[in-house]
Amino acid sequence: MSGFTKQKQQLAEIIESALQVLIDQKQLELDSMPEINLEVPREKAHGDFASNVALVLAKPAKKNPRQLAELIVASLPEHPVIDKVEIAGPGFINFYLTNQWLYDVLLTIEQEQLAYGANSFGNGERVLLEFVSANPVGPMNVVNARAAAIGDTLAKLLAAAGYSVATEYYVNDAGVQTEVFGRSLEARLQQLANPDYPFPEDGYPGAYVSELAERLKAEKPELLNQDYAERVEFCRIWGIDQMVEWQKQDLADFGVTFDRWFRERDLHEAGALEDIIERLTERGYMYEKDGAFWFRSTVFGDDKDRVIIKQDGTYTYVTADIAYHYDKLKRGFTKLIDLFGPDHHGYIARMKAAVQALGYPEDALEIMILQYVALLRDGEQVKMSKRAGEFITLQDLMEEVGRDAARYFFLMRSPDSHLDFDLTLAAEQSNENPVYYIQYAHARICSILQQAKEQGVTLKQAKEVSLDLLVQEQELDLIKKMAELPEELLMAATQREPHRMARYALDLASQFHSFYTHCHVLSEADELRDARLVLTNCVKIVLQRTLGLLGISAPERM
RNA sequence: GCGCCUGUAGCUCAGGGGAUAGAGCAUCGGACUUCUAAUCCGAGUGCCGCAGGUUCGAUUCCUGCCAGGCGCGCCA
Repeated sequence: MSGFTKQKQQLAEIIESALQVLIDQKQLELDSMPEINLEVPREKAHGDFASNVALVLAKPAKKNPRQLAELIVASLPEHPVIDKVEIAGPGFINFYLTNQWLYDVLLTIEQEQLAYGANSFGNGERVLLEFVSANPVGPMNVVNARAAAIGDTLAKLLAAAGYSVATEYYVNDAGVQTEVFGRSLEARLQQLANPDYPFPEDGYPGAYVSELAERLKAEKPELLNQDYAERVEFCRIWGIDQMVEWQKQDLADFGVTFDRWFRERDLHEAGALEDIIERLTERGYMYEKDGAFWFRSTVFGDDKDRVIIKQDGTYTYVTADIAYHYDKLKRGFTKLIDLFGPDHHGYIARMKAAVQALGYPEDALEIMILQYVALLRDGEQVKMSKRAGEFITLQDLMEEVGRDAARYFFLMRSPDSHLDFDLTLAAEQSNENPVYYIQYAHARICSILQQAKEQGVTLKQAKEVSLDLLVQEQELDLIKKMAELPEELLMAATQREPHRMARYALDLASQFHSFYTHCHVLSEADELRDARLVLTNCVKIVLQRTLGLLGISAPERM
């Protein structure tokens, strides 16, 4: 524990002991010790930390808040970290601390290096994060890309928060759409020799299908001698495999890899669908109606029951998905997190119902819904038409704006928010682009450290330098910002809000740029220079740490 | 009709039971003989969608309404 968390806890304990004194002296009557909140005031003039304890206790203690605050302050024990205490506003107790706790933050950062900010909150709980899971019949779109960026960062955040995280991509390679895909590819293959060969009405029109057809023709020319059903089936299997490899490559280029690509096909082959039907039947959640078999999901709050076996005897996609989630749970994961696109929110209730029907707690499954992405270019929304095969893919996006910018833009908004992705701004390598603003801070630091080296100045350890020379406003603000990381990281992980990290990186860079302008490093007297070098190096570590969580590179030169 | 998300500065969006609501962009004005000016410093803007409720205190929580987006298949 470090930084803010530690300080808050320490102050909370101090306040608590003051309350205990008052209770012992019978100046205060309380049924129970309240939870004591410390917050960092918006206004610097309100101290380093403030507590509303007197406001909260005013009513149960039957005293007016300012009087109560007076009593508490009078009973506060002496403590070396406290510089002074004031009562302000309606009854806030404002604490002003000595700078030592900030200097301690630098020691912590230096010691923990790139692990700085991590904690063991998750207690090693096994979490399975499933995201992207785009159908393997087309290129990945921008919502898939957003899911990739958010899922990847969330996985890193959860790992940093002490969870044992695995990531998975579910490949829908067994559904009707793969059939359509197989027929589309077969048609394109035929068209290479016979342009009049009919293309399926519901087929996938994209140029990538034709490209696959050409490769297929080169690799397996004898395919055309087989009968139609065999050709289509081969096209389906071979084509889907190619598509999956393509998606894998695109995601890898985007910096996103998965621990496992889970094939729906494997579930069918293993009889997993029959298994869950049996299990649901045993547990009394299945019934027959209108020639179909239904899952009684309404028992667990779903709008309506769901068909599991259709009239024609085949399964629905829900059946496979239930089997997949059951598989995850059987593998020992106690928390499943799914990232879905905005068109799947109706899905939450039925899947949570399924998890419960299978005998697991409701909160074993958590589904996050990402909102839509609108692409803007030169202030105009980019029109996309899936039917006409006109859309911007993840690949296009990386080519246009670069991987770092793309990741940052996807991560900078709350997952709940619709995202306006400004391609023009993202592609711009200028001061308007927040990605470069952050990276530039890192490059500047590297430059300072490099020049120090060239001048024969070695970077000392924090304990070897006079940190108490760091007293400028910009220096202290900078350290405070770094002290915030552990708490921000925990919030981002537990609230599933990776955009907090994007914001944090921007704030930290901003504090550094301000420090850079106001406080020179290398031109100062040796002692101050050494202290500032330590500070600068700590900022480098924290920036790298944050950018690492975001999956964005930290260039040494720009 | 039902469900999910959103509504905060001119634009894009953060924030969040408390003290004077923030950032970036855009606009205007300053700062480079000194570690990278992709930077910094300064200036202005807000019925926090509307109406009730809970509270010592609501922009934040609750309810209703309005507006925008999306979804409600024996499709995946």
